[in-house]
Amino acid sequence: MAAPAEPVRRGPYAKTVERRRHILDAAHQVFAARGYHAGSLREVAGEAGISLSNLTHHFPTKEDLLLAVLEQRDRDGAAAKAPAVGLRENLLAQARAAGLPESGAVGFRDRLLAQARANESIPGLIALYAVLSAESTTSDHPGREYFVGRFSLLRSAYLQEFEALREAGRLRDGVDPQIAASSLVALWDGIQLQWLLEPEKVDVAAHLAAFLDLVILPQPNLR
Amino acid sequence: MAAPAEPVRRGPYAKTVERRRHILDAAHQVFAARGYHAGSLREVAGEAGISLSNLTHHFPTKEDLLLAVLEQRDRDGAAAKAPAVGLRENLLAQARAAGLPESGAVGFRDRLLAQARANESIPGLIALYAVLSAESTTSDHPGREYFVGRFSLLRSAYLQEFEALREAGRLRDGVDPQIAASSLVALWDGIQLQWLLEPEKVDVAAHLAAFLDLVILPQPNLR
DNA sequence: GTCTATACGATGATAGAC
DNA sequence: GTCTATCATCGTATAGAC
Repeated sequence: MAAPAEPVRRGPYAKTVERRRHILDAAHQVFAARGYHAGSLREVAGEAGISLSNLTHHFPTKEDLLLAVLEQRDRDGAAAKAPAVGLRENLLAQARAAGLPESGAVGFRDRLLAQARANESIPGLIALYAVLSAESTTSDHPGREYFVGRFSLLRSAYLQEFEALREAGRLRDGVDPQIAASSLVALWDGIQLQWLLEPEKVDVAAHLAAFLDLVILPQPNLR
Repeated sequence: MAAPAEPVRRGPYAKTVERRRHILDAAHQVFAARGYHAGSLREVAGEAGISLSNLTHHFPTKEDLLLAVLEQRDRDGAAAKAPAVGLRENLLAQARAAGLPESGAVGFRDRLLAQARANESIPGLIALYAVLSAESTTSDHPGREYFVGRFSLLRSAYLQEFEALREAGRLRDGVDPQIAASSLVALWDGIQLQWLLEPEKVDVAAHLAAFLDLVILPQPNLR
């Protein structure tokens, strides 16, 4: 999954990129508030102050627009400092920006739980990701490639963390870092879904903490 | 969540229930193949060999039809013997039908993993549940109550199992049965999602087994 | 009760003029 | 690039036959 970063801009069409960014902001707002299916292109166009056809000129299909929103979010999240604007991809970026080593036992648990709690303030966006990731599994969905890459990125990021913990002797015996990494991603997604349905009854951070306490040893494992 | 079992049939309209069942089968097939949004009512009507108006006569809205499909599935699953036709609700029903105690350490792990492997044969249906459960989190979705009840049922079923394990001294110290139960549901949902995206790279049963091995002790914990 | 025919408003998408 | 106009399809509603 080699990321081509940014589509080529053939000339100094600064106005176009600005317009696109403006549209993406409007679309992000509409999708987060109403969801993907409930939010219409006409509403996005109205929010952006342009016509529907002008919108579809920049983004031919609704799904193209959606994917552009998601990718824009990833770029913003990677560059941002506050955890609230990111979801999970920027955990590593945050560590890097803070001058910490990219992986390692120090702070992994704290950073993860902080991100989990920050997510509680953006239930609309969490729900959007939940719906989209599930929808993307259906045949030939255009968002499929995005979510395959997203899950792959998350798994490898957590894999780094768990391997660093193992080298520090802080991984419980018998725990496979690979399984632990994908399980952490899965647990997070799943418990967020339950939280979305019953926010007052489910504590996402508590579940993640319990899982990490099962996998990570408080003291180095001397053998 | 008191279940009123079956809507009242005022008279001996056997033809109506038969027709409804026929429609539900067609709708189930269409939704599982195309998803909820992509599958249209006209396609369901065509599949069932009836007119669109006749379809909407029996099920006024698309969401009514969907909920009826889900409930029909639950009834079938509870009455069926093969695990392949059920998802997870029928774990207890299976144990009951097999003459086993409803909860207890014996066979819980095996039954769970068998169900996980059986689910691999029905990816379309797993994807449907994944999409619907995520969609139901959006505001005032008619499927919301169903999935709230479904998650509640699953959690309490697993809670019974983990509490029985704890009484048998086979639960790891520090493990909260409540957290373990909701975590198991969450892990299952989440890892199934990753499996739907990359079936060849993700082993659902292996992840569930690894989690249970973390929580459940192979030998009674003598203290 | 059961079924059909027809039509309405909204949606995503397209074609062509300026 | 931006617009107006138009299209097929969607879920839904209504009127009425047997």
